[in-house]
Amino acid sequence: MQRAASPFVLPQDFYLQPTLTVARELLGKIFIHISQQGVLKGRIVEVEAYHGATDEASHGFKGKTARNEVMFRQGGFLYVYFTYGMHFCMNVVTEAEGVGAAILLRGIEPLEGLEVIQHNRGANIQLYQLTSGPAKCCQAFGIGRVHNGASLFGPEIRMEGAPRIPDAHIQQTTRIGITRSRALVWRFFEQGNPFVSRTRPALAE
DNA sequence: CAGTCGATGTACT
DNA sequence: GTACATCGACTGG
Repeated sequence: MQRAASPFVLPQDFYLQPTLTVARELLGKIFIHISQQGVLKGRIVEVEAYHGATDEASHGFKGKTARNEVMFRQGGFLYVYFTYGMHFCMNVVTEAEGVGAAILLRGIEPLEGLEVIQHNRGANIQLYQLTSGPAKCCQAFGIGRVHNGASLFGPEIRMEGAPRIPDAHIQQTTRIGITRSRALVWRFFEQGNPFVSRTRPALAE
């Protein structure tokens, strides 16, 4: 017996596609954390691609290390790293084993578990500030060091399919907060969504 | 509004 | 030492 119209978990093949393709197609998909606090769901609205082979800004550019080991696995894992002494950022690993590519989740529109998300982010915060940025997303969804290397098909973390966002609603720009490989136009977001971290010119110089 | 800057831990030179 | 895929508070116009 087939489950009735239940949303489907994205299959591993999805993550084995070229990283820029996955980044584009990840917009609109549903990120799920089945946490101790409850089920947290959100719709991905902003991402950035990082690709070890050609991208100096990628953690994987200089090869595999203890920190970035997860990036070099086959697609379908969560790569979580700690930065600036106080923040976590989460990525979706893409492509084949050994490539070293991932997609940073920068903006997630909350869909379920809003009370928990509000609690995780602290009191008296504007709605749009809950998840409009990579470290905000991790704090809101309770993602930290223990989730580095988690499977995206596991009991705790999953990604569900959703209707494709039309090209006309998607913007592509240079990435935020990096110094190397600044020219690469590898940031994707849903136009006009309040949970996008900030606005930028569509074409930088 | 825009620009600047401090917090604070870790990876890597 | 230095840089860092950030955030939020603060400054000045």
